Amino acid sequence: MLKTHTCGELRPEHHGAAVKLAGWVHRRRDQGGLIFIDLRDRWGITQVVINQETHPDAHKIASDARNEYVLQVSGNVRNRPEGTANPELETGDIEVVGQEIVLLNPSLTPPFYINKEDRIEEVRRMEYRYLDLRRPRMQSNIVLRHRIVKFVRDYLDAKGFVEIETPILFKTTPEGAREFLVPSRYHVGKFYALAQSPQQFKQLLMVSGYERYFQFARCFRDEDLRGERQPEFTQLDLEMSFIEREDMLQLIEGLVIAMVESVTDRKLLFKPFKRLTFTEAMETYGSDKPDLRYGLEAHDISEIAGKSAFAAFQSNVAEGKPVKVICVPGGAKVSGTLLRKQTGDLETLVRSVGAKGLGWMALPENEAEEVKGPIGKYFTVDQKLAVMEQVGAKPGDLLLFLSDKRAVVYAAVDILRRTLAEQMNLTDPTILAFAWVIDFPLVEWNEEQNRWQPSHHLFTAPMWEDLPRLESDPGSVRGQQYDLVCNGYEAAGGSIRIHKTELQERILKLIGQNLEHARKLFGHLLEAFQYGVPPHGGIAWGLDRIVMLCAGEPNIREVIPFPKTQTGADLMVSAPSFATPQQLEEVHIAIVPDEDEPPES
RNA sequence: GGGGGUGUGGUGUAGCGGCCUAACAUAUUGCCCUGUCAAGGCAAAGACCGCGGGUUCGAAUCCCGUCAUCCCCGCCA
Repeated sequence: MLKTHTCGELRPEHHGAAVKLAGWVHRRRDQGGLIFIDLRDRWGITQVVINQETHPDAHKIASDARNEYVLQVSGNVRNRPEGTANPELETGDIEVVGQEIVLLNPSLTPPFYINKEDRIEEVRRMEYRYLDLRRPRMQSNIVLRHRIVKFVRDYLDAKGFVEIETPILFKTTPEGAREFLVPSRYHVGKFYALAQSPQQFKQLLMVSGYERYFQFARCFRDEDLRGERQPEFTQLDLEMSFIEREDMLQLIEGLVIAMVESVTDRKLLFKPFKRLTFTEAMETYGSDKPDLRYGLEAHDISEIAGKSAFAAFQSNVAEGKPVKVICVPGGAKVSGTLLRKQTGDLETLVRSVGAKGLGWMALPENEAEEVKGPIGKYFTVDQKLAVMEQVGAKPGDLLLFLSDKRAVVYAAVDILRRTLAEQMNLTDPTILAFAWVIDFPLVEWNEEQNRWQPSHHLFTAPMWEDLPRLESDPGSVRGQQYDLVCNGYEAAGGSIRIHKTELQERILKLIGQNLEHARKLFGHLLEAFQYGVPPHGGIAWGLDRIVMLCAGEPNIREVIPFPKTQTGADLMVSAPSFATPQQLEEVHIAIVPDEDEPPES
């Protein structure tokens, strides 16, 4: 080994020890006859001091060294002289007296700072990802990811789970995301699809009797990207036999709590996790993945508003459209001008999601003053008091009124909550607000295609007590689906599966899948299910999102070593790239250039 | 497919019609310096302002297009 210790472990008790350290020059402070080098490795930073008089050879190398040079330092540990300790550094009480220094490798001047937490242009970071990953922040993210994966593996192993790999080269699946196609060399004109998820395989493993399976599965979806979505991402995929919904919720909840508490310093807001039905989530937060770190709930005041003198509310309520209010605590404690600007901005915001307007009332701090805002005059004093009581508003609060089609109100509530929370600084990244959302509708109506479609996937079991309504009133049937949400993100989702062929065929019929067609696409699954399927269910975590939340990062690229840009490019290796004519010929592919702009070769 | 933001020495920013022959910090190079820790001091070098076109007497600055990237909507069972 070129090192006897890491750069993060030496302490006063090592005083006098002869050590060898190796790492990168984090920073160098050259005082002429005395040079200080902060030597960095994955574990930390240790100060090396080199004296020209006592060690001229070492001093020469230290003098020529620059940031990111790779050095090996031999010397003795000593307590720093009185008054020169650095409390910022874990190793700040000691230093290593550099006696011999070996230049293991020099470095070009890096394109950006490794030793500073400056915000760097994303493009530059991606081009030099290997340097970006050298930054302490990224290293701690990647190590955290490792710890999470390790914890999950150990935890599930202890619970009797078996880690099993499934193919990545799969076949096109019905429904679902757009897939990446891989041409087959042997089978002319045929393609594999990269697996969107191991869904079918994990259910087949239940048929195979493994009972408890998990895997960290790479999944591929050729859809447009977001900060929380990459074309390839990792799921913690898990499936279990002989369970009911509650068993899965308990298992995952226990795992997540233990994991967060043992590998992160994040605080769990709910323990046990909060549970919301899909309807509650939508009605109160306008979202099926609400951020529960803050309130700003929507309250349904349709009953009061319907009796107000405001014509729009009257007619909306008569048509069954809700009137909802969000109370912004202290929101009225600003000047009239500012209030009008703020509410104007919020109105623009809700218009962007289809709302026709935003009503508001600013409740005066002083009882004697009038309520400000455009709709106050349509409410009687008693009606105002009733609204205040229902939403729990206090003097000085701002009330925001929304009324529209349900879907529009939901979208508006969601965007208002997110925006207000951001403005009011209510999104503390050190808090994790995990909650279960359950009782999703099994199917939803697709306007365009004029048919029912599964809201999760077509193997999701209906709630058994809702089964009688499957054909007569499909929209009212709840699925045995569960989503784990956290801080406004969907962190995991899964369901209890259908294990009876008859039921599966009823579902297929409901969503308008021709049985013959369905058999072609996943006949293997239907057939397998005739050989003794245990009742089973599973869940899949968005591992990248969970790590992101645990690391307090704003997007998943920060916890993925080599991520892609929004257009799916890898700027470091320049992927994707053109294939050679020979490669294309082998897989029987001809490129048809775009009419307007033929690609460069 | 649509909407929005950004693009200026290596890096991070300023400049937003003429004071720009482009400023500041830091990094880089050289010299000085034995207790620094974002070390300090002195000096030097470094950008035709993403790319293409236009408007103008004059464009980093305004307009159009284009490319890259980020955020959002659609999309993502």
